[in-house]
Amino acid sequence: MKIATFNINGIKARIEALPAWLAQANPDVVCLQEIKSQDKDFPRELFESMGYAVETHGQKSFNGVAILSKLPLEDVVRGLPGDEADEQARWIEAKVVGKTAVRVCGLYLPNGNPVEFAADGQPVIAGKYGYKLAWMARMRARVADLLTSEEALVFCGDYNVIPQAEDAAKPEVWARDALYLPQSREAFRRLLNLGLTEAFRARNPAPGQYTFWDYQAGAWERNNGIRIDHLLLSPQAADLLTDCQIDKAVRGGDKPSDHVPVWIELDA
DNA sequence: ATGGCCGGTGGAACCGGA
Repeated sequence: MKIATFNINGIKARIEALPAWLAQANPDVVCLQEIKSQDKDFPRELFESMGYAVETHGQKSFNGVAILSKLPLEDVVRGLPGDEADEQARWIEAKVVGKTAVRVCGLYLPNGNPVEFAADGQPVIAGKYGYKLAWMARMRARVADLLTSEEALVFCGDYNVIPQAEDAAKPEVWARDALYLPQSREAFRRLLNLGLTEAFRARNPAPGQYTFWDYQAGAWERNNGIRIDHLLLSPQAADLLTDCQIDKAVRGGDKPSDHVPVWIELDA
């Protein structure tokens, strides 16, 4: 079972590039982030005609996540539990019914910038950065809850976290950024420490492999990238992992997103 | 992480992104 994550930066803008990648990569399941569309405006028929079941959790203008699957989807959950007042569409999960059932959770973790700093140099945990860290704590609670089921779980998406220095071409410029602050990376490690496996690093030790290149300042041409799109696996899913790759070439295609797909192959 | 962008909204600038 091939499962991918792809921040498409707007479904309308990617209406040609996304089907082209699907046809070439042929994933069984894809978690999409930043669909930037309401559910009623998502072009579901286009993907249904390619053989995918479509589940969306969108909102107007910003954010929005979706799952496309060639296998049936059951037990769909929309929205990250733990805060009824949170109206941002950043979480969707569903059980993929195949030879082995896999619960797939697609997430678009908050960016968290801008960060305000106190006189002592420490980041102020409030505003957008406070929302990011609170969201990560809520996600940790959800992950811990799902882990009690002992099913194969895949948590994939745009985490907006650069885990380590080797995951950025120029780590020094990110020192005061919400994507790389110690508190952000610690919260990411706390997720892993629940017993999850970060699929890409489990299979690719080399530094300098990225999933995002900014549209500005020739970042792609200079390979000035960061690795922020991740797939985290429960022990039962990690046991099935046979491959994990970044589809880097997609960034050089026509009208690309600023992110590229990352995918895993599970023996499931 | 910028000299240089892009997408959505709404119908011009402006917000949000990473």
